Amino acid sequence: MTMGWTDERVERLKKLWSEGLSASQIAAQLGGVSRNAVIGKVHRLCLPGRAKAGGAATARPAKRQAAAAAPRSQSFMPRTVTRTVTRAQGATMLKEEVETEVYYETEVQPASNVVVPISRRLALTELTERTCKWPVGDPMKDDFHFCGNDSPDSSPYCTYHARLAYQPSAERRRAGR
DNA sequence: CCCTGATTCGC
DNA sequence: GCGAATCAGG
Repeated sequence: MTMGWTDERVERLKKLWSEGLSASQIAAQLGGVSRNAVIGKVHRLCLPGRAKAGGAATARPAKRQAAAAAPRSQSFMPRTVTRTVTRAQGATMLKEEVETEVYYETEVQPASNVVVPISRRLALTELTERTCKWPVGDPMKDDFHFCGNDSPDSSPYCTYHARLAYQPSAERRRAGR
């Protein structure tokens, strides 16, 4: 089975390349071609190379983006709540103060230091032991991909998504990505 | 060792 | 035209 460069695939290549995806990422998104094939095609098409005045190459898009630019999200912060509980003991009723740790929805301030990473948009076939496997988008749709950012050691997620993975589902839904 | 793009050259 | 092998680099 040979995957030729159909018009449609060439268009997708142009689009992804212009978006700044690396050759290996594009190869994985297209499927059926190596990163060398992508680079070769980019040159034959005379697409603009990856610029970097004066110094070395590797012009990758910014990895991080300030949280202030992202939509406000909610965060579950633990807080201790004191309430009065009434309890029967024999014939008398006892009132006692009980401290309970609860998770409370709290607004995250825009000035928060939290940074939201821009995902590398890797395809399933491109994931490795050290890329984030957080799924993004609808698995039934064409642009479905995974975060793909670096994940520390053997963690299945990048530091950002690892945090989300252990938060309550309601929070996860809001924080998204 | 992970990754990046660039180039060459046999097919 | 294509892309594996290779090079040069971060």
